[in-house]
Amino acid sequence: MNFANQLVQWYHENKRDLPWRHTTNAYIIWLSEVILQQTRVEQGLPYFNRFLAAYPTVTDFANASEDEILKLWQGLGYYSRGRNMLKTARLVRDEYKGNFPDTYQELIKLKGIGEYTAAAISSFAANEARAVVDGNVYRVLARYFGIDEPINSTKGKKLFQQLADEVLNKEQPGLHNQAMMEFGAVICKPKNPACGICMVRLGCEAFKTNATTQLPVKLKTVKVKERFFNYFLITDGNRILMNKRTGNDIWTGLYDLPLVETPTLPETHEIVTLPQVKAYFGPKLEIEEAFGLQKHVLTHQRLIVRFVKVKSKPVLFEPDWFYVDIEKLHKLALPKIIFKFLTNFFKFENNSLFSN
DNA sequence: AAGGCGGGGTG
DNA sequence: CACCCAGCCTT
Repeated sequence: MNFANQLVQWYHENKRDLPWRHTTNAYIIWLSEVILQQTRVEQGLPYFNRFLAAYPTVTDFANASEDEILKLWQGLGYYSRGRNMLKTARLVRDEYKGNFPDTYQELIKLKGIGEYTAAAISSFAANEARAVVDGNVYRVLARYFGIDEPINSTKGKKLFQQLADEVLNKEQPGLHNQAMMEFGAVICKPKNPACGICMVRLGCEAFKTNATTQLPVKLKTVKVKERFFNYFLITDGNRILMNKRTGNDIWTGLYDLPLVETPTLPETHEIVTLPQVKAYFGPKLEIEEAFGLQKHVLTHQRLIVRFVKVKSKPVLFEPDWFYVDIEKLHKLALPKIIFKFLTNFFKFENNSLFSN
């Protein structure tokens, strides 16, 4: 029995029971696949359940507003996934009569669906013979076949896709794809792979040469930028001044507070002297309360965040600023750090800002 | 081809 | 602390 078929047999005996494995509904599979992009199963699972309950069909999804989608997406990260899903759902509603495509050719055209997701949906929903290549598959193939070509170089991506196509079981591609990924997630893990109980270790090049820790090879790590955020809390206890984030920065489409970003972190008493702050609040700004610094770590950015509550009201309003009733705050999608701060400040129940 | 995009888990 | 996670889009 070859390598791939051994994995399928292992999968039959050891697979986790996950809700999206009980359906061939392309919409439901799409939902799960996009949620799981760059996201662990355990983290994505509750979001999948909430989304499916809120939007049982792609037309239900398409009829939602972007605010509603982002609110439900709150805390999951990579929010462009949610925004792209809405575009795709509306296109499926309007151009495909609400029938979600299940062929690779059609799927690859849709916003937010790349090679991996198109292969996943078409193989799971329609048993189309397309090999998925995700982080798990890169790792399994690199180790088993002892390939040290970087997985994120153009040459490497092509090579691994070809190899995945070669080993693909064309009779049951969906099962094969699931098995490859499940095996990578459960046995052939990034760190401390479970080689001791691995059924293919005798054929594994990395195991034979003791190279599992060296593979797969990946080029260059992301450099982390430091940014300094000064957030202004302006509230009378009934309303609060909020900001809708636009453009190409982080958290596009989500809501935070009036913000002045600075190249370094000013002392609290220096905030008043910042030109941008003077522009917003006039020459004399009254700081009512300064809160402790918070660090917020993203994959590619390190945010040093200071919140200050001010008495003064702005004399200059950005177009994206608006007052909202505190009771309506729970409808807005908030970045994690804003969510935590507001929950703590207003002494909301732990989850009252989470749902709409 | 390279850079940007969240938040959480792991060792 | 570094690395990784059922990747994709823009430039």
